[in-house]
Amino acid sequence: MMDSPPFPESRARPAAKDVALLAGVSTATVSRTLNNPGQVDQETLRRVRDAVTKLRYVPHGAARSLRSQRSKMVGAIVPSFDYALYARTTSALQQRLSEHGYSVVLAEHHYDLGAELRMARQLVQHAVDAFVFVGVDHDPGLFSLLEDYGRPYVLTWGVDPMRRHPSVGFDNRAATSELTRYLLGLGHRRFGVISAHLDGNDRARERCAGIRTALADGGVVLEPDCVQNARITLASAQQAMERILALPQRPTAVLATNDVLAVGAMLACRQAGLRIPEDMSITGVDNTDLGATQTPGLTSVRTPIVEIGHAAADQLVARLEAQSFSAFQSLEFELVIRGSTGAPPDDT
Amino acid sequence: MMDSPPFPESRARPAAKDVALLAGVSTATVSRTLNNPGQVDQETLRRVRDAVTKLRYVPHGAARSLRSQRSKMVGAIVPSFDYALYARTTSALQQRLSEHGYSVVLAEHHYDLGAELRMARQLVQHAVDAFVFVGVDHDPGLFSLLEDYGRPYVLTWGVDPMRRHPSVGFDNRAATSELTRYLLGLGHRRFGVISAHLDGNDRARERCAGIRTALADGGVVLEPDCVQNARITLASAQQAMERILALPQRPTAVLATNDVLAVGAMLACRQAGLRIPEDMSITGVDNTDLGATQTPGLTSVRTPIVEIGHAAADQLVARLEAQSFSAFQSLEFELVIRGSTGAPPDDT
DNA sequence: CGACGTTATGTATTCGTTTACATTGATTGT
DNA sequence: ACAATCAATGTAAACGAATACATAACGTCG
Repeated sequence: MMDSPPFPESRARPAAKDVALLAGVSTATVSRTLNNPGQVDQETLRRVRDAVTKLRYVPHGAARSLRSQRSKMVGAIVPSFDYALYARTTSALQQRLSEHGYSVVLAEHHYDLGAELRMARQLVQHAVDAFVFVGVDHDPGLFSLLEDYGRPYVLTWGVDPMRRHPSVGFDNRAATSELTRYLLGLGHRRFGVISAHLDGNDRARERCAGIRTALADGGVVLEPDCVQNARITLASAQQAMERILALPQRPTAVLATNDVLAVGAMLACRQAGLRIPEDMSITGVDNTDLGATQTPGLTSVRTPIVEIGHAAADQLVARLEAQSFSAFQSLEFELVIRGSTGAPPDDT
Repeated sequence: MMDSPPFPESRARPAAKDVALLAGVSTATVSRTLNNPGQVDQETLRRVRDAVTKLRYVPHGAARSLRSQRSKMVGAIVPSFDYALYARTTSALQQRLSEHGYSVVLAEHHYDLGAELRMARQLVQHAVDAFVFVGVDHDPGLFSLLEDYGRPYVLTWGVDPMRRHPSVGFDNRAATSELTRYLLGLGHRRFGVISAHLDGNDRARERCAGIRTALADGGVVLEPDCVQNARITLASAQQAMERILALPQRPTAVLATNDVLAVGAMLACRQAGLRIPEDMSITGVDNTDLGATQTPGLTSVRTPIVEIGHAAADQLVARLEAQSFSAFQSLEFELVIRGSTGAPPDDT
């Protein structure tokens, strides 16, 4: 009977010492070749690199991050991927980070800030170097965790008004204000609002606030009944709109705090036989394909979806490599007017 | 002058030995408490756990995976997040995996199988335990890499016909065949196809094949000019449709291999003043909100978007925990008929 | 009553890197 | 020609947990 396997050590993963042996150097030189090639002689460099490719050597990430306390991984914790938006921002983030050799670890918290904290804790445990979060409101425990473990982070999709936490976003409030002023300019005086639930969602809160202040400035009062909350799904938004349509004094324009909600509202109007924009004007936010392809096209605000991802990546890379960076970035947005908005009906 | 910092070791991350010290045990017992509580005495268990919470101890993931060769991370390498589909599947995957304590590391390859291999290599380096890929076609080097490093993996969105690689998906070919037979049944005889580029995209190839075989079975020939490729964006699909509309013998029905392409085609029709479905029938695949909310609604095939994510997660967890699993799963799809399809115009 | 399990715990090695420090020649300035 | 400097490399000690093995305490059974 034979004990030794037919192909001895055929499956053994090569380690730095194997490379060192083949190249005739020490493991220290192998490490330097990979991380600080400047300190190594040209000729040695070549020999080591040859050995690396010959053995198909791949450094062991866990060992590396154990010793160097850096994992080259960035955690992205987003509310949800169901709304395509955060998926696209994360995509942009991932692309830019991978250009610098970083990977993205993903987690969703489904608008539960407690869950967010738990996931962050789990990722800290996985030695994630830095974090990206969505929104400016978070569990205080989150910030102390990050501080305790010295992990840089950046908040996205909003700008911290207190400038306490690095953030990359845009002025959600100004975006909806502009939209509201535009509708006021068209002559609307009775408004409805469909908003995402406000708990743990500062973007929704800001967007609502933008509407309220612009209306107040225009001397228009917003009836409490005219403000409906919904989950960010077409069906839920549709129901919210049905509640608004059932009101005795029906609004002539409905502002939704994002495009999904707006399209849900459009569905409800279609079902109720209302014409858009003749009977009802509707606006969204984020300028997604979903809204743009409706008939008529949805008036919305183009938000810096990819730009946020890129800027967040750039900022984190700069911080991790100890370069200078701008901690607070407010990016541009832009009103996009399409067919879903028009003058209010005459008969009212 | 004072050398020692004002708050000595205040920032030091607690390690297992600190917990051990506080609980009056050895680090081995701390480790056992966390990983094999069964071997530890009740009273000791309590003391250690108290110490853990008191110190807010979080085990060091890198150290753990260095020693145990397991990182509790799963790599998901998808073509792109721009098409919301893969985002939703990944979301489902992440949710299910996190229930079992696994995290998801994300990467996109943008339909470049060489890039896919490189990203996989990078993730192997990060000690990722297992992998999820989209589609059944991959660089041969990918499979040898996975084999070399003994990493379990599962292919998704298709089922490997050779049954060589574990896969969870559905029969893409059957899905478009069914759609095609339905259109044939409506009386259509001249067809157009808008497909994603076929390189490195077996889903698109299968979907095209399904159309071709069903047409052949129905005795209908598909003119080469009537098959147009496009990138998976509205604009690109719109252009492809414009090319089809410019043909001398214009088709009466166009099958797109996914909903984004189909909606792009609808846009082109609207712009050309064609009525849907009276002048042109259009179908998609995947049954997304984008298609469902068009006017008229897009006829499509409901594909098992979330189910795939869940099943892939379940399979990997089972394999990582050495439980039994079914390696080849073909999930259900379902024709969803809406207003974008109808009988062909009489005058032709 | 002593050999033998059992159970709970400690000791000490190991995982594969990075890196502070030591060492070796070679080069330069005086 | 000799000390001082420098560039290139080696040596060996971490990093923080998991775990094989050793050990101790405590029945149990023939």
